[in-house]
Amino acid sequence: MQKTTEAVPMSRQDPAVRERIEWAAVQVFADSEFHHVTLQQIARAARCSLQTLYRYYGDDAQGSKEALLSACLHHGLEQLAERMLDHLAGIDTFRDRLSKVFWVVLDFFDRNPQMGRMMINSVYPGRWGSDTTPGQQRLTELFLSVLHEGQEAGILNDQVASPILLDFFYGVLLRISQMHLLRGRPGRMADQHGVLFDMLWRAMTV
Amino acid sequence: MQKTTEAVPMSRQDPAVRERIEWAAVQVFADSEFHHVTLQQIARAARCSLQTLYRYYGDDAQGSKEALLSACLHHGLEQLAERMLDHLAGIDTFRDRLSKVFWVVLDFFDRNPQMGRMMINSVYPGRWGSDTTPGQQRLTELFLSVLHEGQEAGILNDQVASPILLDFFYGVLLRISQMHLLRGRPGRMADQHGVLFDMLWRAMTV
Amino acid sequence: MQKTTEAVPMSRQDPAVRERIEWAAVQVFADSEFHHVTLQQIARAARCSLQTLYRYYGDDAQGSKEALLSACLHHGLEQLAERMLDHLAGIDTFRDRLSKVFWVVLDFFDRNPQMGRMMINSVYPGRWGSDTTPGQQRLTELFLSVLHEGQEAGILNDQVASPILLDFFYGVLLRISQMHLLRGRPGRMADQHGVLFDMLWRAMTV
Amino acid sequence: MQKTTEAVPMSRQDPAVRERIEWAAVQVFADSEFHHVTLQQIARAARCSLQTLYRYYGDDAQGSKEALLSACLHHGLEQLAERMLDHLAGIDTFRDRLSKVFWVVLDFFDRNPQMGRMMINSVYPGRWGSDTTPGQQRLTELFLSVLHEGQEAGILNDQVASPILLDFFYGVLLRISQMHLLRGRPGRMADQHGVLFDMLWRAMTV
DNA sequence: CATGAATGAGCTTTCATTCAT
DNA sequence: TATGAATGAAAGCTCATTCAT
Repeated sequence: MQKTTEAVPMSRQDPAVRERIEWAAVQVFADSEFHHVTLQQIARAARCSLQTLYRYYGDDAQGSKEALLSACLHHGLEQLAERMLDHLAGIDTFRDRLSKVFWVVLDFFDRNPQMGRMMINSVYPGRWGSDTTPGQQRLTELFLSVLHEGQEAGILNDQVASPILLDFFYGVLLRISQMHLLRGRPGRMADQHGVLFDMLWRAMTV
Repeated sequence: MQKTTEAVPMSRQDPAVRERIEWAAVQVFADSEFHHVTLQQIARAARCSLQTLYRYYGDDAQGSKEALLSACLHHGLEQLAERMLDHLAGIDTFRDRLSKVFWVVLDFFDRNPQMGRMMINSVYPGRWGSDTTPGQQRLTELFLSVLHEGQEAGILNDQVASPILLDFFYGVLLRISQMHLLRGRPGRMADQHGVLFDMLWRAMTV
Repeated sequence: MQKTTEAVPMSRQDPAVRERIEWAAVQVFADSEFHHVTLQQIARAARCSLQTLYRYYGDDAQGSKEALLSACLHHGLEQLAERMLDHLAGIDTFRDRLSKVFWVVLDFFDRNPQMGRMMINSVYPGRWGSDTTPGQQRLTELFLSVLHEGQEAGILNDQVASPILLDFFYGVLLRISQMHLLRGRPGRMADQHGVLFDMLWRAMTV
Repeated sequence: MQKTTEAVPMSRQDPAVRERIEWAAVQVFADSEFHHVTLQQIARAARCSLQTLYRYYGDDAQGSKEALLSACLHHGLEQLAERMLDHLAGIDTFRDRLSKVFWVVLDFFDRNPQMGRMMINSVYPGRWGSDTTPGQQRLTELFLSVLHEGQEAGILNDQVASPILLDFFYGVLLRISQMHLLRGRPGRMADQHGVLFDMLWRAMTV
């Protein structure tokens, strides 16, 4: 009889179910544009009921479809961020650090093409600015500080602000990844890593 | 017994009305994400009825909301393409041609920030690949041939295919434009044109 | 500049056009149900513009579609009433008068099957009660008085009120006509007049 | 890529809701003509949402408004057919059988004036021919066979085909019922049953 | 938890009707 | 008058979201 108005307690959530739902959602969001996806499709793909989706993603500020997309995105990006920090450990030179960043991202999309397709098909570029996780924030701040240090050290071009350098770096990285997926080419992007990063390095250094 | 569906005669279109609708639509699509926009909002902004929207954009393969967005996009990009061809006339060196292209795009978004915001907020990156006008096709082919010639002439880096060079160029250009709008900085991007293009040129040349 | 709010002056109406429109409307209303008919269909069938329909039938209490149907109906029924009065002239016995009425109606629908089909397809029975012309009123009053006199004279059954007698008469007459059209039988109803009226006469007399 | 349309499962139907909707619809269709009725009116009267109407009556060949009207009609007529068969049980003479039929119909409209008004206001006579349920078919066949037997037995007039006899019978019955409702007389029609049926019997017998 | 019915919002279409030319 | 564009109303449908069981 008594209403339980409390938010969904974490205890009622099964991480395995969450995993399964998000995996299914990524597949669906990767195949059609966000607003052509129905929650039914996702529920079917995740072999669960609509209600389960609402239970896991429903009590947010946003509707659960957007909440679900955000969750998929954050989850993927957290993985990327984690992997990135892991791979950066022990690398000290500017060039090697940036080169590594470049490689880790290309490699990530090579391994998770569905995640890439989802970003292309279902995430507006405008979202990239606002909707971020702590992990990404930290990563971005880390990058910025590296770039800034590089400028201070007289290695990187300091005629532009460090965020512009970051745009340069990300712009190329993401465009390359995106077009690779859109064109449906076979091969791995990471294989082109050397030559592409050389170009980028020429651009960013003095 | 009788036909009920007949082709819509072309004559039913008043260019001024079309103009007004698309202008209004750009404002609305620039302010909210595509799937948060209602046709009512656009109709109100264009001071016309819903039915008028359907008259102008309704008999397409896609629903009229998508058709309307496409129309806005195409219209804007056609303007850009036209302006581009206009500005390229009489410029012969590779460097100057690419520099001009870079400048024209930055200048375009400086002049039409709403068009840029619309692209950021309401166009999925995946659309950029498929949904193109003849004008854009032509422009892209032109770029590609210029890049290819540059490679043949031994001026541009030929370690990567010309489409990759194009991705490099576009990636930086669009990311810069997009982030400028997202960050809401005052100033014109075109003012940074020189230093940015220098970086890009270093990357793309041998 | 000055508005002419006056009702459409008769002078601007061409009886030939009216005739053509109503003839066309009867064909269309006979073929589909009222609410499946569009004014476009009628305009096309009458080879005139929509506006002409509104000019001729638009300034009524009802919308012009209903007004047009009413006009067709009234026009047809006025013809019937006229023909009826014409044929009744000079007939004096009750039996012959009623027999003649019966015959004139059967003959009317034999000659104007489209009018009959229109009534079946596009006129709700409820309309028959309310929406009447002076001609019909007069005709009905005439019938009622004949029936009443027949009762007074001891010839017609006076165990029921005269309107009931009229219902009896009309009920059979209209049902027979209607089913003949619905069944799409060839032949003329009027050919069965004798035997049918004999039955009716047996019912209505003492 | 994915199916978006799936068959509506039968289970989605609550008979009580169906009942409530149809009861409300009869009231509304009885009060205004079919094409002046909006589904909103019916939804309000049935205290449900528009979408519920579409859920229950929407996946038909016809639009849901017509489907709803048909359902109301069929439902009512099935009741009538059932009651008729019930009342006919154990009656053997032709006269009594026909008399009973006459009475059951008059009594039905006395008890369900709204059903009668709905038929008058919202059903085109042309529909009576085509749009029938198995129950009505059976009833009509039963009547026809009774009439035919009567003719064979030398009791009923065999100068006309049995369907014509049926038209005679129905024509009077329905016209009487209809005009009673239109005139809004108080009293019950069934009270006039005796004298009316006597008239009819005189007409139909040899 | 899962199922499925109910609801509200919004897209899309058709048509009667009106207005400007 | 005729033409065609504009509008409002309502049908018809899909889907996110909620509620009861």
